[in-house]
Amino acid sequence: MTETTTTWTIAQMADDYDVTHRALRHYEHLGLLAPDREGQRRIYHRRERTRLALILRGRRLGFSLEEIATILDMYDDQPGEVGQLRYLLSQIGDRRQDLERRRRDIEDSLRELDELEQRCAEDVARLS
Amino acid sequence: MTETTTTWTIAQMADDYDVTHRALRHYEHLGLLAPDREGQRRIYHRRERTRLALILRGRRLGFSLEEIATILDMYDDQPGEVGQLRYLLSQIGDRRQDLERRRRDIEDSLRELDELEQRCAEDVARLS
DNA sequence: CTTGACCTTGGCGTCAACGTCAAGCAGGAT
DNA sequence: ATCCTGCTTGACGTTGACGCCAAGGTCAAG
Repeated sequence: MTETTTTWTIAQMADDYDVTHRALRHYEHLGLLAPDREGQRRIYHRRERTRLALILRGRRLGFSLEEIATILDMYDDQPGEVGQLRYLLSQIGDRRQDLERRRRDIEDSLRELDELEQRCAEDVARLS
Repeated sequence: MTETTTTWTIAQMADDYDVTHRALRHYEHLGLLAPDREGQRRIYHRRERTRLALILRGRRLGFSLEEIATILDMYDDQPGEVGQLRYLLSQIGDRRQDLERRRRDIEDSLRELDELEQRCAEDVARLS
C-alpha cells in the first residue's frame, strides 16, 4: 500500500483506458486534458485520469467533445460568487433534463426490445 | 375522426419531426427510409413515421446511422427460420447489454450531478 | 556510439452526417 | 404565358473526431 506510481505516461494512459495516444493528444488540444510536462514528455496525474474517465463516459453517451468540455468545466470550478453558483445550478438543471430524457429513451428502447424478444421466443417455440 | 391524411409530404415530415429535408433524403439514401413515389414526389406513410421516430431516438442516444440501420432491420424482419430467429435473439441480447451499459452511465452521471448540486446549494446558502 | 523504445510536434487524410448550392420539373395562381 | 411554390436530383463543402504518417528528440542498453 505504498505510493508507487502517482503519475502515468501517455502509453500507460492509452493502455489503461484503451484509447490511442492520438486521441489523448486530441483531447489535450481541445483543452479537455492538461497533463504536466517533464521536459518534453507528458505526465498524467490522477486528475487527468478522472477527467479521462468522464470524457469516455461522455463519449459513450453520445456527447460531443465540446459538450464534454462544458461538463468538465462544471466540475472544475468551485466558484466563490453567488452569481456563478446560481449559473452553475442552472447548468446542472439543464444537464439533468438532458440525461433524464436519454434515460427515458433508453427505457423505452429496452421495453420494445423485451416485446420483440418475447415474440421471437414464441416463434422459436412454435417452430421447434 | 375520419381518415384524412394517411400520407405525408417531405415538408410535413420535416416539420413534424424537426429535421431538414436534406436529412430525410440522407436517411433514405442509407436505406433507413423508403418512401413511396407519386410521380417524382416522395410520399411518406405511417411506417416511415415510426421508422423516423426510431431513427431520431437512436440519434439522441448516440447511435450511428449504421447501427440504427441494423436495429431497424431487427424490427423489420419476421424471419420464418429458426436459425434466423436465434440470430435475432442474440442480436437482441447484444443490444440490451449496450443499452443497459448506457443506462448505468447515465445513472452514475445523475448521481454525480446530485452531489455537485448539493455542494453547490450549500455554498449558496453559506454565502447568502 | 549506435540501436531501439518511447516520446514529441506538425500536418494531411478520412469518415460520418449532414449543409448548401445549382439546375430543373410540375402544377396551380395571376 | 409566366411566375411562384414545392419538390426533385446531383454534387461539392463543412464539421467533428480522430487516423496516420513524417521527421526528429531522449535516454537506457548493448
